[in-house]
Amino acid sequence: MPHSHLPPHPVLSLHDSQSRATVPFTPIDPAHVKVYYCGPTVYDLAHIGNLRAMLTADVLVRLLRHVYPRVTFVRNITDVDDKITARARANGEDIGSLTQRTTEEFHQDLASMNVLPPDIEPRATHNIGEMQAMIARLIENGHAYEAEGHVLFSVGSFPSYGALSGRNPEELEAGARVEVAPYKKAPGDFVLWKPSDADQPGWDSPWGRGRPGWHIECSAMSHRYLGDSFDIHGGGSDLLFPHHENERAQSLCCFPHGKFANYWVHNAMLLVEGEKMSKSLGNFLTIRDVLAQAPAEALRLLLLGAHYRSTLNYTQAGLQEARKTLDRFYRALAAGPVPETDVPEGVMQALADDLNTPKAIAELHALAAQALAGDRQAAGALKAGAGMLGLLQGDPEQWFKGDASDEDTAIEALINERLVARKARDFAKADALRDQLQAQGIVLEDTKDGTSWRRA
RNA sequence: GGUCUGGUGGCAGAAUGGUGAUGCAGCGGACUGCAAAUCCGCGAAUGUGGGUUCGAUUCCCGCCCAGACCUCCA
Repeated sequence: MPHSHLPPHPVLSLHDSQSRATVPFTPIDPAHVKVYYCGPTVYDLAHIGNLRAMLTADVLVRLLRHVYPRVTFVRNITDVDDKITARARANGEDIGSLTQRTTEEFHQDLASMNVLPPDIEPRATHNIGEMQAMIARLIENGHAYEAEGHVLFSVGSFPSYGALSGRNPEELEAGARVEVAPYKKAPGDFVLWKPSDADQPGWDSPWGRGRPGWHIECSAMSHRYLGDSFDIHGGGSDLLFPHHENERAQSLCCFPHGKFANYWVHNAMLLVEGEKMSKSLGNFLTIRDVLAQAPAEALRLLLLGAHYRSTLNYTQAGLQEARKTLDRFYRALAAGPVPETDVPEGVMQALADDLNTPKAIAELHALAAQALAGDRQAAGALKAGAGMLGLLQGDPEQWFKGDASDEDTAIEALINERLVARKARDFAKADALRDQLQAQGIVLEDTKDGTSWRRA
C-alpha cells in the first residue's frame, strides 16, 4: 500500500466545485491518481476557450505527475452529436470524415500548444456498448424509463440531484427557458438514448435504433477506464450544469457503491477584448487564428497569466505583452549555461495552491532577473519552474530567430557591413543598414561581444 | 425571474484582518556614436453605502456594475 517514495499528504490543494471550497487534495490511491476531463465535440476547429480548459488540465496533470508516481489522465472525444450531424450535412461530407479530420486538427493544435496528450483518449462511438449497458442497468434500477422511443433519466429518483451544481429541481423548473418535451415525466429528466431517423447516425439497441444522449458517454467512458471512483473530474464551468450534474446522477445511480469523482475542477470562461466570445459578435477565435499572429508559447503564457477560476480577458495587447515577457525569459536563459535544477520551491508552492499560475509566473520573473544578473543557478531554476507550466523548453536561438533560413546569411552579411561602417565611424551608413534590417523585422542588439539579432 | 461568481493602479493580474506582489505602459537616470537590450529610480489602485473590529481591500448586509449557468457551449 503506502510507498516510501510517496509524498506526505496533502501536498496540494484544489478548489472543489461541489463543496465550493479550496481543500487539500487526497488521492484515493496515492500510487495511482486518476483524472477525467471532458474533451471536444469534434465538428469544428478548437477555439481559445476550449484551449483554456485543455491547458488547465495540462498544468494540473503536469503537477500531479511531478508529485505522484503514476497518473492516468483520460480525456474523451465526442464524435457523435447532433451538431456533428448537422455540420457534416452542411458540408456535404460524411460524419466519419468530419470527425476524423477535426480530431486530427485538434491533436495538431494542442501539440502546437505543447499540451501533452492524455493517456487514454476514448471515442464515444467506440463505447456505445458500455453506454447501453449503463442505460439498461439504470432502467432495471428504476432510475430511467422508456417513453416514445427515448430513454430518460428520472431526476426524481436520485435524491442528491443538484448537489454538485447547487441547484434543486424545483428551481430548475421555475426558470426553464426551453419547452419541456411531452414524454418527460418531470421537466428535469434528460435523455439517455434517443431514436435516430434513417439519415441520422444510430445503433441497434433494446429500445430501437438510436443514439446516445450527451451525458451518458462521459459516465460510460470514465467508468470503463477509471472505475467506479476516481480522483478528479474537470472541464469548463459551463459544463457544471447540466452536463456534470447529469453525469454524476447517472454514474452514482448505476454504480451506487462508487463515489464517481472525488474532486471537481472547473475553469472560468474567456472574454475577447472585453466581450463574451460568441459567433454572433464575430469574435470567435480559434487556436489557429491566434497562432497566425503570435508564437504558440505566447498564447500559452497569456492564458496561464490569469488564475484558471477567474474570467480571463484575451486581448491583442496581452498577446504581445506575453511575447515580450518570453523575450526576456529566453534572454535570461541565453545569457549563459543553464544547469539542470529542481523545480524551485516558490513555483511549486504557487502551483500547489490551487494552480496559482500567475503567482508562479511572478516567481519566474524574479528568477529571470537573477539570471540576467549572472546567477546561472537561477537560470536553471527558471527553466525548471517554467517547465511545470509547459513553457521555456525551447531553444532560445530558435525563439529569437525562428527556423534557420537562407535569409540568415543575408542578414549576417548586412550586419557585418554595418560593423565595418561603425568601425570607420560612418554612422550614417551604419544606421541606414540597421534601418534596412528593421524594415525587414530584424532588431539588432550591440553588445560588447558583438552584434546579435532577432526577429521582432 | 432564479442560482452562482467577481469588481484591485492607464492595462494585465496576485495577495492579505495591521504600512497592496509581479509584468506591461508612462516618467527620470545610467550604459550606448545613436539605438536595442540591461540596470537604477519615480509616480500610480482595492466599485459604492452601511455594519462588525483597536484596525477592513480582506468578514457581514444593502446598492450599482460585469460575467457564468438555468436541458446537450470549454
